[in-house]
Amino acid sequence: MALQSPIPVRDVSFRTLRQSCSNCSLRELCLPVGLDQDELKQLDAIISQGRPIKRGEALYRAGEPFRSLFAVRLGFFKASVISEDGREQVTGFHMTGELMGMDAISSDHHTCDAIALEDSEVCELPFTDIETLARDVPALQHHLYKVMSREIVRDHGVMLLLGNMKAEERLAAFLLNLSQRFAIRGYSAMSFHLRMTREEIGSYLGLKLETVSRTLSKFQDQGYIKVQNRLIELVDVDSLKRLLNSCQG
Amino acid sequence: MALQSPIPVRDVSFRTLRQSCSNCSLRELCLPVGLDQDELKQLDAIISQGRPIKRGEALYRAGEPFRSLFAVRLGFFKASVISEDGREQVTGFHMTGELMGMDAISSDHHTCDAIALEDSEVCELPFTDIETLARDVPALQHHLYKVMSREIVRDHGVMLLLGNMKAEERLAAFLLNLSQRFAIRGYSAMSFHLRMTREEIGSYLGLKLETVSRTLSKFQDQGYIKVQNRLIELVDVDSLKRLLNSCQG
DNA sequence: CAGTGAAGTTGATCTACATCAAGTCGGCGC
DNA sequence: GCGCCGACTTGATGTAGATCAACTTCACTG
Repeated sequence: MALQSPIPVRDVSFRTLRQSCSNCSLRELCLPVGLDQDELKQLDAIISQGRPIKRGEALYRAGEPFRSLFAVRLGFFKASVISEDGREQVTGFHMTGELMGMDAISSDHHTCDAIALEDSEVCELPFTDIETLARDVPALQHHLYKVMSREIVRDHGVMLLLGNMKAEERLAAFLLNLSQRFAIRGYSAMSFHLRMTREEIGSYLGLKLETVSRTLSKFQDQGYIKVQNRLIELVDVDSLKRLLNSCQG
Repeated sequence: MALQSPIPVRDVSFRTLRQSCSNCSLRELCLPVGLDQDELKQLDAIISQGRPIKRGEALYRAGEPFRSLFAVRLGFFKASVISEDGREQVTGFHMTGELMGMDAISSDHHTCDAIALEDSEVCELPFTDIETLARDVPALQHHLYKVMSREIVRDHGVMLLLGNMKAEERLAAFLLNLSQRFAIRGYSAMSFHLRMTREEIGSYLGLKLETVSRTLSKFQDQGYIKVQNRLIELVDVDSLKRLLNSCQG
């Protein structure tokens, strides 16, 4: 089975999503689907409600002791590892409904920085509590394995992108991936605001910021997209998809 | 905290390792550490004993339904995704004591091929059984989360390698990583046999086979290593490490 | 609303690696 | 032992993207 998309769309894992569009109680946030009322209540008791993180602030940093997973309730984050000589590798961008911090379980310490790229809000999920509850709630246990597995699959997609694709393909994959993820969340798939700099895009895609800029301009010249600073409008999605199919299916 | 190594050494997750060096009962293989006698017995009941996979054979292929995780009891595997146009991205090499197939949990289907690069033997861990047992055995549950987390951290390391490092650094990282993993398993850290082709190395590292070959030759010319076909001898480990430190810590 | 600094664009040049090509080497079957 | 095929090496050349540099635009601050 070939990957449908080089950066697989991550399912919205937690109920955060639905809630962020309504006015329901905070209690119902950050909970996995498929639990009954009683189980939800138990989970509610564990999860800390919406903690705000200002734009530019770190939710956590590499090296800090691991205590909790975090579900993005609202906003936008980047996760990145910094090498000793100061170069940054962005390992992912995380939006509403996505879970962060799973890399920290292995060593009980965070291995990357999580930085808010806009004013955001997260639910904190203390891991030992979640783990304990998961023993009594198989659906929760399985959900956690699935979410972690999905992260692994996503990372393999990025490895494919970094190892095999060229600049145009990477950018096309990136834009299409963002588009899908916004669409799932009820935002426009055709027009969206980039929360990150060209440099951060470049870091994620293994390109320099100039190349990102040039390639975006090229896409615009070819009529594939319209770029206005960080506002992106997808004009010809099919052509973008064709860019991918040609080389990478 | 900076990554110590761009490709973090994966802890040997299961007791496979210890056993593969002794003649103890197969029953003791493939089990996580930290369980008491009774728990071990339960696990033994679940795990299928050493299944042989011949060199070149697939343990599983992308698209196949997911039933079990596999622990390498003996041998050497590559895991790779194949894009529609036939290009291969090797996502990892797996040796004795390592767990494979975690990417399949998310979709109930395998997302990559696992091919034996030498005659090998695996333990099969039926996932639903493992999951059920994990509810009663917290240490097992936690161990699974940790192993999956470690895979995520490892993938981030590869992303850093693919996104930031140049050919020499990638190869140095690769050789040092292999060296460490062999050493942990009681084999020589200074001299080992590559199980994979230049092309497979290249696929993993995002390089063409010619570049892999050239770079190995260059390392040999510089007295860092000796290359004899697939036999590698590390002559000057410090220089290899220095190659990494300079650019990537 | 003028001034400042960060973010982004665009051009010219350079280079690491890919590509193309022509070998050699090594293991295996006959 | 001979011939064959896949793996590997090495050289010549091409090119995508990095690098260096100058400039523009934008957002924020006083």
